Amino acid sequence: MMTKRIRRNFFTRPTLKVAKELLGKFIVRKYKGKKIIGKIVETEAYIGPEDRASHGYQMKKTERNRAEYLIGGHIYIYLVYGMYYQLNISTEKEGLPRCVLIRALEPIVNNKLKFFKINDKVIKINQIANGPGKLCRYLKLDKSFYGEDLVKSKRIWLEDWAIKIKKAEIVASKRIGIDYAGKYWANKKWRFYIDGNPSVSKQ
DNA sequence: GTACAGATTGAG
DNA sequence: TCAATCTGTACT
Repeated sequence: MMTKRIRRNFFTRPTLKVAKELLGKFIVRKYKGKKIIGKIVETEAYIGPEDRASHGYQMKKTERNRAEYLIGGHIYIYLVYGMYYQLNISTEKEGLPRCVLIRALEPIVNNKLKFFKINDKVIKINQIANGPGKLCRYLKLDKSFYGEDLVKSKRIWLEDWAIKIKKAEIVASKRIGIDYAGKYWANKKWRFYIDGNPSVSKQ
């Protein structure tokens, strides 16, 4: 199988295109000498400064969201609800607050492993990273990844395994949890996922 | 300084 | 249905 690391020119294209094409790509995280790998199956696009749901709405800049303005391919990670990290990848050119939120991964593990144990609870393997907070836990990500460059980093990067996702397999729907942005923006179908994939988040 | 809501999750 | 728990932002 041909695999290659995704380079800068993938991320600097229009955000909606990047959000769709990230489906079927792989996140590789090097952790304690091992690789943790997940296939991206669900994303959301946030397109500031126009997008009211974007943290960079009207070019708003704070200490927390400055990574969203970096040139495409950088990690914008932050804490929500005091407990969960959200993994975003910046897109397009430097100075534009645009990014793609990674919402769910299909874990790639040895073929026989179908279940997993967390705190004595048996969980299906495809439910380990089926949500934006859960996938950060799966990949062992924290604030130290803030601003990390996926094109150059030695501990996390993206790979293209030349897997084609057909257009018919991509579902577009409303983004989750952003009703505060008002009907117009909340109704934009900027959430994308692979139809029928068992690791897509609920709702 | 204080109040409050948020791109969520898992337990009851 | 609700609590857990932190931070930016908008108020006083």
